[in-house]
Amino acid sequence: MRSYGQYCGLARALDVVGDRWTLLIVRELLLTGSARYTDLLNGLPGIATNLLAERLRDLEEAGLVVREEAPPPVATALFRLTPRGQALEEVIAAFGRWAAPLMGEINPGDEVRPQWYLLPIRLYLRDASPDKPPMAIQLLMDGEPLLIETAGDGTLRSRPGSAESPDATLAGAPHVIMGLLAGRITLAQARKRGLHFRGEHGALRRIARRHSASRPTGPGR
Amino acid sequence: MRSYGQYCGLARALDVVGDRWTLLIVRELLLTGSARYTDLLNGLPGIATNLLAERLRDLEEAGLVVREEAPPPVATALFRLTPRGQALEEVIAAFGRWAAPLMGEINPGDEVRPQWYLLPIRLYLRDASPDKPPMAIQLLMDGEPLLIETAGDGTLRSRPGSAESPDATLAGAPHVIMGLLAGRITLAQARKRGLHFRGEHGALRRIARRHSASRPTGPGR
DNA sequence: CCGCATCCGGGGCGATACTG
DNA sequence: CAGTATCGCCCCGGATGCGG
Repeated sequence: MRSYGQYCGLARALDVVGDRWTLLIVRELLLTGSARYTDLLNGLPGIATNLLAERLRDLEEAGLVVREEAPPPVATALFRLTPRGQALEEVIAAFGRWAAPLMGEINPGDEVRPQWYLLPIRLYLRDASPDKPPMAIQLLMDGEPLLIETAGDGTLRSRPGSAESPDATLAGAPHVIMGLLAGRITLAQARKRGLHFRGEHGALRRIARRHSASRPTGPGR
Repeated sequence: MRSYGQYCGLARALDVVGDRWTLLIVRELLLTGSARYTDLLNGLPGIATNLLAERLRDLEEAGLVVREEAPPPVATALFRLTPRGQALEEVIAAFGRWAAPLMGEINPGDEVRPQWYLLPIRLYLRDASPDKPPMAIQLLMDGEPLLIETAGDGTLRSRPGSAESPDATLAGAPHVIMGLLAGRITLAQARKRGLHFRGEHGALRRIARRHSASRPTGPGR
């Protein structure tokens, strides 16, 4: 990208990550930890293949991404964020908070990937009872299963994957599952909107908003 | 800008403010409160006039900026951020923190505007002695004078302008003044690098870093 | 199949000139 | 002062090809 040529933090940051698609690529790498080229293509619907390759080169050159050759059984290249790249999580989190009022409805034609919810889960939700034993909630939207796990310190970890015996399992539309987790709708309302719930209700009650601003933390889920 | 077409907070945010120059325009409006078209042009060296006009239209349409007609003595249009636009300060602050390691040296050809320092001052510095009486520090870089004032709650306010009798006056190169305020260099070192200081040393000592991470808060300034 | 490179059309961007 | 108009260029998007 052409430099702004300004001695200003914002301008310098945008010189590095201001190109189209760049921050979305960082988002994908934040979600998945490490990803193959094809995984990235799948997580970035709409990107042209040459642009992805070019951005990955730029990110590598800027020291935000490293390319690793996976061992023989896989024998493919993996892309991973450096600590410097991971530090962009705060920027992306700030964008996400700002965008919250924009996330009302899914526009027709909008793409959705379940993995995109991994970031909001660990950034904006927390474990309300960190002293209780660890637990896991299995999410089944379309496509790959996601897993939420308590970290023990009040935060949540989220990753693609499955647990053998999760404390609770939620299956349904992404919008409904997230509405339930964020406390915007009750379990009963979610079930009316097609959610399948199995497991402990207590597991669900442990999920709270991090900066509970609007809704009072009381019963009602 | 072309939409990413993804139901994802980051993507939706970038749909609105991901265009080139857009966030820098928001930066200018955050700094100045309200600005004329020409002020923006001056604060955004390198932007094309048609792009500035187009971005201002887009920002107005997105509800981030309002255009006001100034009363007759001025009789010119003023641009101002809406609350929704001001909320982008957190995003810009996150970018600024991430960019801190990139701000080592001023590249040849880089433009500098004193007003760009207003944001780092109020975002990353604080009043270490909020119980003491209010004070003001006058900054004189090139161009327009800047003013730092204590807000009484431990935060600092910063704006373009002059005080009649500031508690301290700092005149010199932007880089030197900011290094001194952030505690990266001592007053003696700053003086060697051309800084002119007048006033109370105590005023200077009241300025501290907000999230003092690396340097222990001790004497040494 | 994976990880690109190449080619091409269209539009966003940059620079300058011009105008009410 | 506050933009609009114009023009060239390069970035981007989409499709296809191609070596490992």
